[in-house]
Amino acid sequence: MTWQRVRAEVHRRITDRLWLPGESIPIEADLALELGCSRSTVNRALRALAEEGLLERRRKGGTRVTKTPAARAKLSVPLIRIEIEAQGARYAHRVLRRERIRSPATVRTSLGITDERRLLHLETLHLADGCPFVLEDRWVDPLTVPSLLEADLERISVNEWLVAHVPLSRGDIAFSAVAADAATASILEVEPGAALFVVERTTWRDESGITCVHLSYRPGHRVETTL
Amino acid sequence: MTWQRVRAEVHRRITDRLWLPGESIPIEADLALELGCSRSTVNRALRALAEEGLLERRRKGGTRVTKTPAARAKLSVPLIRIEIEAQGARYAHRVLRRERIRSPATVRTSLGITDERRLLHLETLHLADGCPFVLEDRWVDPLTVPSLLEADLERISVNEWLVAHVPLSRGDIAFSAVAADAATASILEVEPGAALFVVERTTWRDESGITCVHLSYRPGHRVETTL
DNA sequence: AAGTGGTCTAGACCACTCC
DNA sequence: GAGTGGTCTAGACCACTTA
Repeated sequence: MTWQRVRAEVHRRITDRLWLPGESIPIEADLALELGCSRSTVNRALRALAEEGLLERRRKGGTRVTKTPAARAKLSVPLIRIEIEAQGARYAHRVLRRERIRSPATVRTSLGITDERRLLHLETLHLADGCPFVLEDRWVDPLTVPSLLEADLERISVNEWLVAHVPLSRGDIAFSAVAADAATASILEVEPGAALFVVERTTWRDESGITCVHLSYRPGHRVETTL
Repeated sequence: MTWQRVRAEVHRRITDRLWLPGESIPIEADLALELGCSRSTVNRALRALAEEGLLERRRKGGTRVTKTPAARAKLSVPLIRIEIEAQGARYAHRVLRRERIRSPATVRTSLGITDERRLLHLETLHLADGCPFVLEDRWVDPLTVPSLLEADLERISVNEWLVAHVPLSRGDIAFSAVAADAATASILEVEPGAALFVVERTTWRDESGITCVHLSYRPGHRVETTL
């Protein structure tokens, strides 16, 4: 009995409603006995189902079938270059603006910056086969990534530079739909008011904010994944 | 040495660039020896890091640090009612349309339906504190969920009914931004052309398509998560 | 206080894949 | 063919939580 088979069997009992939502299922030891395997194997199977949101586990409380499981999707947000190349298009980018200025309060807040220091502000247009694909508006705190100031961002986009040099970080990400303002519309070569897919990301390393970025995708862009 | 500490230590060696992207790291047995724990513990730690996308593992090939890790987010898509109540608003829904008709080819294709059978088509408006929040346009194959035909969908929304009665299923999900057409705009009480956040989901049970749904969110809606 | 899941261990065998 | 990760086992102790 492999843990995958145990998992499949438990999954079946839930879908077949032998174990109803909200109900407790047998404890690991009993399941191990019934299925003829060790408790470790049962543990691994149940742990996997709990990570998927189908089971809820508590010490002493036992394991229950989740009442209303939220659909869970694993989203993978690749580099913009990879995203474009995956469509079979040629990637290019253009730096539209690069300046070191005081940042708006909203940016300072989301990065957790309290003083008045100037941040690096970058506006980059990413192109697929020469057509505007996404406009990147990014603020970077040079205190956390000083070497970025010397980087040749015409060759490597900030996006890629950061992933390569600060690969591991935690952050928030948000998706929304926004009507294009005049400036953005003109850069993306769409009508003002067009529905843009917007991704906002704030990235942290330990306790200090590194960068926050606003991505405005050309209409038609989709983010797809599997449940 | 717990597996979480092993994981943290390996994570540190990657962030500190002791192990560079693309490089192989020591084999499990050696790490176990060095860190003073059993191989199982190292295995669990490395497996976790691989699931996060930081490591790539292959039998015989060993374990390598991922070159360009894609940001990975776990997205949880809750019931619309839960979503609204989480904002502190009162939930309500209204069934705008309920009919049994032949479906458009696009719907038949995504559900994998080959014959001409009529599907259940439902249009439901979900309200937060009485204000339109999201418009749900859904097709259900009654062959896979026959009992839905007798459900009282004025009391329980289709959305919720399906989650409760067909809780376990796989599916695709896509996010995009779309300009509101006249009909949708009037229902959501926004200007035609407004930027709507759109979620499209197709849900399967085993090999048969259950339902496909198109959700048009009122402008301002955001989907947030953590990397 | 006691029951349940969380984890660690040491050892074993197996499956994959690179050389 | 051989090296590496994948997994199973039996037993043990611990941490949390609820009854």
